[in-house]
Amino acid sequence: MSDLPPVDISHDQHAMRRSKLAEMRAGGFDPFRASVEQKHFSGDAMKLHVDGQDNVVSVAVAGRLVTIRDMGKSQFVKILDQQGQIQLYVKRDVIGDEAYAAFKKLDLGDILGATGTLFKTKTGEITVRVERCTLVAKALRPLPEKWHGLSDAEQVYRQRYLDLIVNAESRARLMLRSRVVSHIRRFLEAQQFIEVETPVLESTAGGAAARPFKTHHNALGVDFFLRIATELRLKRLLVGGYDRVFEIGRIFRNEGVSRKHNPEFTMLEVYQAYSDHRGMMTLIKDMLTTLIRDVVKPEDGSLKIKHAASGQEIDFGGEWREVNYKDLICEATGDAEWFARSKAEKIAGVEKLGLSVNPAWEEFEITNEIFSKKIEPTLIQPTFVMKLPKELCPLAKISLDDPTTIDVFELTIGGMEVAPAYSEQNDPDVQRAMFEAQAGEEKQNIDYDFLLALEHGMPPAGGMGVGIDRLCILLTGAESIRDVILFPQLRPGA
RNA sequence: GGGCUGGUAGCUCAAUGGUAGAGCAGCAUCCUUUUAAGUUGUUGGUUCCGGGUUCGAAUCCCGGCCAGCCCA
Repeated sequence: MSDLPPVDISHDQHAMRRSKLAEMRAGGFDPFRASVEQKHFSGDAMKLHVDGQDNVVSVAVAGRLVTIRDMGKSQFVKILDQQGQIQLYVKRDVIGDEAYAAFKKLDLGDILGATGTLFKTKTGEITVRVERCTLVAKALRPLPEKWHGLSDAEQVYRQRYLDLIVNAESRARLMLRSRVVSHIRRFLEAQQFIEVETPVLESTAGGAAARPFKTHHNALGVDFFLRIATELRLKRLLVGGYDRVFEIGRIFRNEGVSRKHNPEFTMLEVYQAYSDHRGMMTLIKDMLTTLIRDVVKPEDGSLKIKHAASGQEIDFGGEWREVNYKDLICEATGDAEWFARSKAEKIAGVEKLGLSVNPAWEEFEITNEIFSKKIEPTLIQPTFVMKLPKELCPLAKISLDDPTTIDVFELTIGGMEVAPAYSEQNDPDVQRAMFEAQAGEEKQNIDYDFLLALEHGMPPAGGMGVGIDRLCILLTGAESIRDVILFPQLRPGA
């Protein structure tokens, strides 16, 4: 062996780890060419232990080394896998001098597989008494600090993998999200809803009021928009005979980034023919209560979760309040005749509540400012806000008993809109008129192909959208949408 | 887009104009049931980047980059 230059690299963890790797390779072992069988996940393995029967059950686990407690001739270490951590006990007398010497050279962050038998330690922790152990990936970079974890927000988002390794709460929160999506899928499929995938690239971005992203298709030589909703595609499927249909899809909106907005986010849209917004109320209530019961599983067995922002408990188990939009507005303004007031009187009324308005706004926008600033944030318990002004949703049916409102609800929980739902407009002429009134001069933005589909006949239907990210904020008590998205959008890296 | 706050060792944080420190991690040492294991010793810095002020700048000023919060 040639003499290494007398350079001290003991302070440089990256260099130390590289030199250990080089040493292993020189000795004929390359960890990156090795593998092991992961027969048990940590949690499943621990369940196999029978009390009072130590060193009987054999397991084969694998994961990342996250804790080392070295006691000289034996060590307790912990590895982390998909289910969490499991402790390994590595004893020189069991695995032999050579294997033990190799084990002592491992670093935090290394990935290994181990086989052995289960036992319970003095302090009651179920542990694997290791008989064989193989390094299968060398970590050339050190892990963040073991106690405080990783807290630099930027690194948490940019290097989410580190966050997931060292911050158990992040791992639990993001895994809960996956289970939420999985539950929704199974819940809808059990009621014979069909899951579909519709285009992300659209030549007109419709179904919502939002600024789209623009992109370009080279071969076709045309510009496309990234979809801002899946609504108009899913309704075409209602026309095509998919009576119950849903999509859990990525939506893109070219707007601000904030605690509640990511440029791409996930929306569930669900449509049920021969139903209406009242049918959707039953659907969402069932969906959310089973979600709390089967996925969130509050410890006390109730259907209550803690609302992080207000400190209140949100009870999904009680009656869900139903209240008309107009009644809420009249209550908030203390003016039973609010909707009969002139625009100037409305502006004055809004300003009296301490809100500022843009005089160019339409009257419904002025009124809606009261709803979004003064009313919505106070609706902590699940509340169906019913009968919205028709200007707010041009894709819903006009109420039979009040032509200024539409048959919709907005489900508001924790001060946030969680799910709007409509009795869907299926009259092609009314729909065309609404589109044209809304588009104003920009008629090229109207989806005429959708209107053509409606002319072929769309069954009456209830439809609903659920923002999955916001739902997960609510269910996990997260402070920001970035905490429920694995890789939130950030400005390209520093 | 505007305002505020922040960026210091691999990580978590100190140092308010005067020799850049601590804990964890690392390195070396003792320890065969530990639980943030413990013991003894010890290495490690482009203080985000670029200018400026000053005898002297992590610290003050200007510009930039990135992040977080609030607002639009």
